[in-house]
Amino acid sequence: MLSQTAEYALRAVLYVAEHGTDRLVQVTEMAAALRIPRNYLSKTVHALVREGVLLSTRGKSGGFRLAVPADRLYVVQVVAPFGSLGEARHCLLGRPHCSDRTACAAHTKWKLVADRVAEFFRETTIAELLQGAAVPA
Amino acid sequence: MLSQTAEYALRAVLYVAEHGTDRLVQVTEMAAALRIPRNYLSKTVHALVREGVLLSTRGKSGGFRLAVPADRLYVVQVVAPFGSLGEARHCLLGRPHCSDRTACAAHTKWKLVADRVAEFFRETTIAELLQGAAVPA
DNA sequence: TGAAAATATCATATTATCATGATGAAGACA
DNA sequence: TGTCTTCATCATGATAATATGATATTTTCA
Repeated sequence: MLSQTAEYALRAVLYVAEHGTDRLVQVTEMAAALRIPRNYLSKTVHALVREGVLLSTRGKSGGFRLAVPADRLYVVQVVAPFGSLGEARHCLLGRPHCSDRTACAAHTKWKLVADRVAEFFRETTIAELLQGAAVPA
Repeated sequence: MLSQTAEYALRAVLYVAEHGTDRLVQVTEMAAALRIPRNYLSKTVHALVREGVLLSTRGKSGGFRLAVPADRLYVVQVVAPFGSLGEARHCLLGRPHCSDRTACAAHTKWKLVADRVAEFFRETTIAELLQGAAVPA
């Protein structure tokens, strides 16, 4: 459903949201805790900085924190930069244009499902996910 | 959502279901009509033969037809061989084991959505999709 | 001012997916 | 029997996603 990179991004943001309330979180720490390749994660979280999801501080005692309060940060903001979700590729059969008027074979039935998925990404916050975290990843 | 190959498979099966009621459908014809690379589609539909979704006949005047009536052929049967859907990768955060008991952060909210998706693939037939086909792809 | 710690970035390797081209094998029919 | 048509398969290439390793840059602090 999510690309590997998008999944990393989401897990990293959840980690920062959980552990970065009163300090900065370092890439090395995250990479170890989440079992994600360090430099790859570094690139990924940096992309989130550019997207305005995280803030980074360089130098000694640097690290990352959320740029937006967790209860106003939506999953789509974290995940969208790393693959088309919530947005494009709405059509199951891959047609460039597929709407109610120009519908593909699957359109009517698929739309109901796709809308649910899009809704999840659009309306679920990082804070909400954290609440469901019995055993954080 | 679907891999390119899985999407090809679904479009091909829809094509066979629509045009193959009283004749055999050839790969060359499908490839041209659906704008899919010929040899690649050939491999893909052959995989569907192995899966028991299509039947193939070789030699002159050969081709493909459905192995199962369209109203008993479910989307998951067509799509599953080409990527994990309906089945695995249920967990949004990619955990190998993620159930109600060992839940990841996203589990509770995501489950509601993922179940809908799985349900679509599991319970929608090729025949149902054909009915919705205003302008067949 | 210099060393250490941390992010930022570049170059490259690895892997999986998608695609192409050539050839083999089976069946129909003159 | 021979040839043509069609599916089946093999070998290879192209591209994108994922990952690694080395280096540059920024900041802190002794």
